Amino acid sequence: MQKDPIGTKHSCGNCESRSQSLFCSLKKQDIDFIDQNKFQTRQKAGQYLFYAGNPGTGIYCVTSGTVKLEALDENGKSHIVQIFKDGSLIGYRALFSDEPYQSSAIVVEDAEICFIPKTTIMDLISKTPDLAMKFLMQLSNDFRQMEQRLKRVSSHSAAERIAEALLFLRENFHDKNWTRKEIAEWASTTPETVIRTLAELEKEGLIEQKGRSIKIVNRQKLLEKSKITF
Amino acid sequence: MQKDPIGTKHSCGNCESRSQSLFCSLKKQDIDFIDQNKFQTRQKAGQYLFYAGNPGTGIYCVTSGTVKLEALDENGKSHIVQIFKDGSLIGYRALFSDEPYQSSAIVVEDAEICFIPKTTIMDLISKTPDLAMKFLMQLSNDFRQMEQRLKRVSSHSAAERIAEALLFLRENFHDKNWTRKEIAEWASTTPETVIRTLAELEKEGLIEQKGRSIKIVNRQKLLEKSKITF
DNA sequence: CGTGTTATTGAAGTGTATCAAATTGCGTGG
DNA sequence: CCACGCAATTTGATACACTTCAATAACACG
Repeated sequence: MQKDPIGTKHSCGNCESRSQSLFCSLKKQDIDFIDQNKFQTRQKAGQYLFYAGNPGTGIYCVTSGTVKLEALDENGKSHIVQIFKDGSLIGYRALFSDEPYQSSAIVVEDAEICFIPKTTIMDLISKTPDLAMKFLMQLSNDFRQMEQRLKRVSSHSAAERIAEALLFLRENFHDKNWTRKEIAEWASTTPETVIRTLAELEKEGLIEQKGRSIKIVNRQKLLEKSKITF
Repeated sequence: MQKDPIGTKHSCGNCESRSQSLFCSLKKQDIDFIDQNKFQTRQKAGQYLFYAGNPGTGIYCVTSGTVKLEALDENGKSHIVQIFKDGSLIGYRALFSDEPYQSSAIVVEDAEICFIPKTTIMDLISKTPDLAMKFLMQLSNDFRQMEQRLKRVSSHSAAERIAEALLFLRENFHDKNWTRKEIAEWASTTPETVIRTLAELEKEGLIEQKGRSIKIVNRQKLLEKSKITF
């Protein structure tokens, strides 16, 4: 993994993305401790943070940009398992289960990443037990989402999953134009099916396609089609 | 939820299932604390521990028997999300994410269940911070399995998932004869497909069916067919 | 001993993947 | 900044794995 160190080290103290993360409640001295031990890098789209099979050596904190967790199946087809934006923590699950990463982390949009070594995290947890609870809460939420995805994949049609994907991706990553291939990898289907379904949705007036960009015209109808219940 | 209290309260101190759970390293005084606050019940097959939508009020500890986590989709079809045997903890995820249960817990084989209230767990965690880490490790492992299931459902054929299911169910629940319907609900397919696939596997000499019981004859070949990689 | 669930088999339909080929659009380097 | 090249997109044809529906048989259970 190659990293481009950033000259001027930002401080976690005034990192906006922190406000959304589980580090937000840390005391100043703990923030300083992280500051002293973290590694800050800029990563261009396409770069790997880590590969499936690697052991977990720390936590990747997304300050800006977008990162995807990708897994290859036996046929070489790739699946997007999770997507992270600014404020997200990546790779902390492997830290606690002491298993190698299940998937690879790939930068989707140029990103600033802070890497915090495992020892630093563990030190911090032993000093501030409250942090373990924060991780528990975070992991519980991630788990809930994973469980929901499992249910959806096993009971929703491709069209429903694609509708879901459109909503989810727009909701969480406003600006990015995801490719048909990426949408397919997230919705567990093929680019062809995505394209045909998008054409269908456009005919029904739920979305509009201009080149590669997709605009959601009728969010309500799309929601119904996706069968997501909030 | 109806419970049949057990007259003679067992002590967690000599509960065999504890050796496999994250409570195994607790000090005597903490075990005693749990003993004083837990509720022990016997549950018959078919009974519900909790329903999807219920708020999480504590942890269910399986002392003996088998419990499944079941979810209904929009079409009324049920899916088995997780299966628990003795030594398993159920419902702790909802405790930390403070969301209602996603699924219902149903006893599959007559079970002895200990219920430990949320407040007791939280008290314990605040006293012994190490316990939070234990929960983290447990949840991380459960998460890993959930992630793997997601990948399998999205990339494996029904036959592959059924082969997986046979191995998994036999591995973890030696004695139980799961119904074709249950196998289907675990493998995200239909009873008919399970039956046809079982006939296929029998013809290939990988399994033998005697009435409702299924015997794995060629575990190695079944493993290859399941595409599980260890 | 009946009664409802589970198992089985068959026929039919269809959603979705797959393959191939043409076209578009974008990023990159000259 | 333009042109090139390659990846993304699109469309059509085909195949088939799997679901669905229906009807019967076998079993378990109270």
